[in-house]
Amino acid sequence: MCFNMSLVTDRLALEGEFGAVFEQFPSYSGGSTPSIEYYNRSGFSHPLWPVVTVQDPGNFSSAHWGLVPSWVKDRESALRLQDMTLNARGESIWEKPSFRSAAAHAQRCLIPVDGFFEPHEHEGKSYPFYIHREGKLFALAGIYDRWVGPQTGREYLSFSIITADAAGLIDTIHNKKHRMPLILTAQQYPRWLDSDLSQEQVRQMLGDDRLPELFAHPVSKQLYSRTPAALEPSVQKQCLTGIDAVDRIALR
DNA sequence: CCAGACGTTGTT
DNA sequence: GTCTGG
DNA sequence: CCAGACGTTGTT
DNA sequence: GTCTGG
Repeated sequence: MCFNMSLVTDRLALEGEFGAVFEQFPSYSGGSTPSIEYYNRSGFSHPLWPVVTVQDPGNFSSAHWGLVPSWVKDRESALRLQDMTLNARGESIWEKPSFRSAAAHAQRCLIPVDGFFEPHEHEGKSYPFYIHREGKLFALAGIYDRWVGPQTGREYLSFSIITADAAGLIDTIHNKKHRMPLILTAQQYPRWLDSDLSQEQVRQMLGDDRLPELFAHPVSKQLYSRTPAALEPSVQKQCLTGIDAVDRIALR
């Protein structure tokens, strides 16, 4: 599960990490202060995100979070479906109508993040955690598709986060659904972007429960609100809940 | 045969 | 576009 | 886990 | 009885 992500990095750091340049992404290219501040972005607002695709690995493409498959007929259906395609279960992307075209055509992408959020349940209440690598960039694995708006005729690029069974620290945190986004480190970027990657090889990556070094701490439940405060840097900051069972997880 | 789904896992 | 449910 | 289906087909 | 959908 992954409905909230973070990306607070300037253009140069992104270009260095992913070996791609910005020419397509409006808020990055041409601006004098080419950075964005996505301390917390909810998938349900379908934000534009810079991604690196198999088909154009040398550039950052701008894509909306929430995959809209090419066969969707109208804007209303697209919006409805988009709330349900923030994640794609990695195990079933080859069968699901919404994802199989993307899966069949190796439309995979890297989604740069500084971190993401997962809920921890304790005595019936949900405590959001921020999961990160101490400011080090990394990527989540995604698939994407293109949709052409019937009214506008314009192409709409959009993606889903690939999920797998949770492992390690994330399994401890996400104790209800036990799912996590597929996390990629720099060494794995070329592999995910290899257009010849077989279904078997993708399944292997999904089943690999080794995680890179991760850090996590509980954050304010403000994260769940739909106020401007939920977008502020403070949502990422350490915020001890005072509940031992929850705080203890952060000590890793 | 046609209509409808097509998806994943949140919270206040 | 393609499958499922009725 | 429990509720509900359990079936087929050309219609305006 | 057993499968599917929620």
